[in-house]
Amino acid sequence: MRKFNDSLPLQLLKAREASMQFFRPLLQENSITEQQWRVLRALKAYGELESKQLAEHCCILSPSLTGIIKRLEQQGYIKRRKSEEDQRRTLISLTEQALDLFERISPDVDARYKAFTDQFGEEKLLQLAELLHDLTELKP
Amino acid sequence: MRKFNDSLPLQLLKAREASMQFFRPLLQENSITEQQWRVLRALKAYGELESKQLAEHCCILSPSLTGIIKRLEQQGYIKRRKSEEDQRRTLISLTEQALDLFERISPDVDARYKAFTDQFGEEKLLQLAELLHDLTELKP
DNA sequence: AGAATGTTCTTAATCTGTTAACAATTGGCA
DNA sequence: TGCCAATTGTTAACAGATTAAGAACATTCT
Repeated sequence: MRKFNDSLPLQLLKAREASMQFFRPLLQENSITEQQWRVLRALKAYGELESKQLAEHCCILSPSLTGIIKRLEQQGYIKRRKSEEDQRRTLISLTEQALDLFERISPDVDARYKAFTDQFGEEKLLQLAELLHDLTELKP
Repeated sequence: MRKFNDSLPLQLLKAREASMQFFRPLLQENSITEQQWRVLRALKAYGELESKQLAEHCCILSPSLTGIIKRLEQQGYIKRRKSEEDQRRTLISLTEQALDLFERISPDVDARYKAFTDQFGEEKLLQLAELLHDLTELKP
């Protein structure tokens, strides 16, 4: 018999932990944290972004992002510049080094994603994505 | 048209964030953090627990738990004692003050959970729980 | 008994989460 | 024009996540 003792937020946390186990070794091999990886992926997908937009895409709060950006810049993965029109805005984009990183590890990422999908089932993954999407739309 | 730009871990993170929005105000009103709340709920559900078991139930790593336990003890919500049989083990349980807290806020918790369920749909919630459970069982 | 090994919990170091407050800049409006 | 409000990004202070290393106790095995 199944038990439903955990609250939904805790279930989501555990599920996230389980799915991350497939990718964590790869990140460790390249000395990248989960949050840094999220930032790099967002910049790869959307190109140059403002700090605020980046924070929203990555689900990271601004004060956290400030530090993450600083460290990624020190590691040479991203570059910053001030917006011309609005001096408050900082525009962030990937460096060549970051693009090289993607080139190098993409096959491994894909392989791990496939391993995950094969085990979980493509159909169930679609169902899950649908439900998570609906859940994310909710507002109290 | 729907887009599936986000990775599954990020989708899970966003979904968790959305579900927590229903309960966060209540926790803030009582000056309790999410992690503290997870610990208190686990102790309420399972009674006295060792630190390690507690960490597993709450999905919190031991070093984090050390600090959380310390602060909860200072706030008077939990108490610690050494195991008789095995001096390495620390047994943790709720205080009267914690039980009072549950008494006081349970109605509000239930109301918020109902608000959430009504909005999301009971059937979908069951489906989601099933999928999350299966996902949590996966091992790389 | 005594050494090797394993388990439980803690400490240390670094990174991130969370809230509040702040500096700099921009836009609206008297 | 000048003042007020809103926006962007940052710093500060504390809580928690993550990894590695350590201390204390328990178990095993000879």
